[in-house]
This record gives sequence, C-alpha cells and structure tokens, in this order.
Amino acid sequence: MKEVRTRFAPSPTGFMHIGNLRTGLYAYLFARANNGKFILRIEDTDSEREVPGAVDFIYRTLSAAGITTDEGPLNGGAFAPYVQSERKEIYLRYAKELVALGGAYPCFCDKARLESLTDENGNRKYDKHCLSLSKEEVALRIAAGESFVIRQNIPLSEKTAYTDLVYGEIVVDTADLEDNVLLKSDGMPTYNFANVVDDHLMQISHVIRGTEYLSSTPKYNLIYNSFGWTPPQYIHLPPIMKDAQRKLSKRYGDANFEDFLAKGYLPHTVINYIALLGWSPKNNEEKFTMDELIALFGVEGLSRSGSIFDEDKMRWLNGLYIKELSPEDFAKKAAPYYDSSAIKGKYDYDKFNRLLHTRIDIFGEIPDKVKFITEFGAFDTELFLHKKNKITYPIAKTALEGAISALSALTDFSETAISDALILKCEELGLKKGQMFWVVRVGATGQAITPGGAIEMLDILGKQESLERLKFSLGLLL
RNA sequence: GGCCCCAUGGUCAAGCGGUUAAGACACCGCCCUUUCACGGCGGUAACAGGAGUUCGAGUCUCCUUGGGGUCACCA
Repeated sequence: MKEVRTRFAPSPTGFMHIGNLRTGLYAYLFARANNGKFILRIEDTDSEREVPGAVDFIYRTLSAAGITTDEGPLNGGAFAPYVQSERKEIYLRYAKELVALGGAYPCFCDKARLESLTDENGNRKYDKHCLSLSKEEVALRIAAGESFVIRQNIPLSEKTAYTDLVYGEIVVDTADLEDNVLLKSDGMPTYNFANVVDDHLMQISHVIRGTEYLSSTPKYNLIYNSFGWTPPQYIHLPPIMKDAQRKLSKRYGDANFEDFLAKGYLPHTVINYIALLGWSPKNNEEKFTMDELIALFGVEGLSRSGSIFDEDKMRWLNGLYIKELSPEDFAKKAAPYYDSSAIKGKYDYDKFNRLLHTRIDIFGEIPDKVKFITEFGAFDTELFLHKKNKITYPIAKTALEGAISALSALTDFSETAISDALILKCEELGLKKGQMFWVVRVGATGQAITPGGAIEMLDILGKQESLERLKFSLGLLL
C-alpha cells in the first residue's frame, strides 16, 4: 500500500482558528495512526492577506499543541519549497501544460463583462466566452501585454462522482460547476489550482479538510484527470459551530487557540477537547494523551454533522488537567495571573496556590478568586442566613461577637490557634461548628463562595484585618 | 434560488434491524466535610414529522420540515 501522507495547509493569517487547528490535528493523527508523514504547507497565494511572521507563528502554535511535522517550510523535505508563493513558476508551468491538454484556457474578460453576466438572482456563471478564441488571437493579445487569467475548462454537462471517506459517494453534475480561475492575472494560482498541483507533487495520499470543499471536489478531480494523475483520497470534516446556525469564527469572539491559552487553558486541554468535537473513540473516555489519540484515531469515528463548541465542557476538562499538575507546575503557571491581579506583590502566592489548585478550572479565574483580599465593603446580610445550619440573624450576631472576642485574645494567629479558639467558643456559646465557620467566613469576606474555608481566609487576612472586617460585618447586623 | 451535505437529551455523543436508547458536560438532589471547594452517589432530560420496506426501524427507502455548505482573480 502507498505511504500515507497528509498535509495541513493553513493560510498565514496571524492567528490559529480552532476549526483550522482541529483540521490540522486530524490530519496529524491520521498520518501518525497510519505510520505516515505529516506535511505543513503554507497557502499564501493571496498577497492581500499576507501577514509577516505568520510562518513562525504557525510553528509555535503547532509546537504548543504538541503536533510535529515531518516536512514543511522550516524543517524542509524532499518536496520543497513548502510555501506556495515560492512555487509560482511551478504553477505557471503546469498551467501551460493544462492549457495544452485542453483542461484550461486563457481568458481576457474584464470585470465589467463578468459583471454583465450576473442574472436577476445575483448569480453569475462564466459563459466560456474566451474558450472560442483562436490560438493566434490569444498569442497576439498576450504579446500585446493584455491582462489575462487561466480558467478551468469544465465539461458542459456530465455526472462526476467520487467517494469521500466520511460522506460516501458524492455525485455532482458539471453543469453546476463553473470555469473558475486557476491562475490569476498576477501569475499567482488560486486555491483551486495550487492545491491540486501541490497535493499531487507532494504525493499527498489523503486530503483532509472542511466540508466547504465537499461539493467542489469534483472540480479538482477533473484537473487531476486532465493531467492523467490519480486523485487522492478525501476526508471532509463537518464544521465546528458557535451555535445551531453559526459556524465558529473569529468574528464571534474567542475562537482562536491563543485566546484560550491567554484565558488560562492548558494547550493540551484544547487539543483533547477539539479532538472530540466531530470524532469519538469507541471507548467511553474523555481524557486522552496525544499518544492515546493517535492510537485510537480512525475515520470510522468521524461524524458527518456539525458540532457546537461547548466551552463549559472544555473548562471541566481543563480543571481535570490542572488538578494533575504538580504544585510546582501549578505555581509556575499561576504566577502571571497573580501578577495581573489585585494582590500583585502582596501576600504569599503559595498560600493561594494551595487553596486554588482544586478550586479553579482555568487560570484566568485567579484574579477574581483573590479579589476579596482588596475588595471588602457592605454586602447583603442575607448571606449569613443558612437553612440547613439553622443560621438566623440572632445566631449570626452571637457567632460574630463570639468570634471577635475569641480572636482578639490570640497572640498566635496560626491556623491551628484560630481553629482551636473558634471551636472552644462554639462550645461556650452552644453553637454548632458549622454555624460559626459559615458566619465567620461570610463575615470576613462578604462572599458566599470563597477560595477557601473560614480558617484559611482568616489566616490569609491576618489578625488585624480579620477583626476589622468581622466588626464591620457585625455592624451590618445591628 | 440551483446544487451538495446533515438531523439521537440544552451541548458533545454511543448506537450500525430486536437495547430498560450508553457515557460525558451543564443542571438538580443526596452523602462526605468545621464552613467554600474537591470527591463520591443518584436524578431530570433525546431518536424533527409523515409515509413505506420488514415479524420487528433511532438504525433501510422516499417525502416534508429544519439547519449547514457552495455558487470570487478567498482559501
């Protein structure tokens, strides 16, 4: 059997869209799962969208994602160059050959004429006007420096079919296809042409890409046929959706890989999560290493319908991965988020690390979790009330007063001392421990949900601040 | 609008003619716990609709409806 070779062919736009990354991931997994090669190719034939430094950016992204390439612009390979803008002469050569073979023809029609072809529904289809030009006239006009493009010569009406590995047989009538531009007037190829020439020359065995190409693939196969080449196998992928009717796109917010990293997602969480959007293994697990994904991946598990991106689930997954981090790793990754929070430079980050390690799903939650340190003021006293612990206003008041007196007497404000003193006071006042701790925790922070228990909160705040806050809270009850 | 594709809970999804229709997220409840959280256990919730094929249909066929894609000198 032929060697499996897949490719990831992004445009250098300066960001890595999640949908794109998933396509690349699947191409990578498929290659690795079949002991094949994974190739990176840069599709930069649209000079207007060129972004400097984008190639490095793509490599950094793949590296962060744990995806390695066998061939590409930076690591080279037998089919270099891997950047389309550097392959201009190749496309030109093959375009000429295709014209000679009758699969394409030069076209001199200008924009105005093209627009005049638009019908009442706003649709337009090229009428093969320039196909009838004589060889002599074509040569003359080109020699005269007239601007032209090369168009694909598509048969008027015949059925074309191919078998997609996930969607099955796709049949399209060539009457529904247009004589698209293959080579632009600036000499650059369009995707329609470059992708065919490159996939063939680079010996790509399986083309893995989004469904937007599902119905135009027959067009590409026609080109392969004209050249006498064998088309690759196709694996088209359903889209990742923002909601039921919108595709996930950067226009709607945080859909880029790097945005998720900035929010405090671990790179592998994103990979793990998107791997499961549109593909599922036969087992019932949700958490996979890259090696496990490779071992499990197969086209049988690919789905045909679009999937809505659910950040809640990705958060949960990230929480799982965060809990697995060693304390050192956690501290290292959390540090930048403390530095951008209100407690920057103050307090011992490690005290928070210990509390937050099991309490956050993404690092971006840190600033909000530590906010209570610097933000404290009047709050809704209903927070004191607790049905299950039978906490009423009088009990809250008693507990607060008791806590204040017990804590005031302490010289050693350690966690054990605080705990002992509060528990002793409970017995003295006939309060349940749960009542005391709840009231103290709320009284010291003004929040129902806190990044730690009562004792931990008091310990972090220190004796003076704790007492001031408890007295303030008591005041709210009077 | 033409053409192509898709359709199981709110979401991701198993299922590939016979199942009490898995599992996960989210949500709710219980337990654990000195309070927050973690963790454990449990619960609510789905085959878009209609014909047909079949002893039997979520699974096959057709139609309807809904949704997506595509119709560029963008990829």
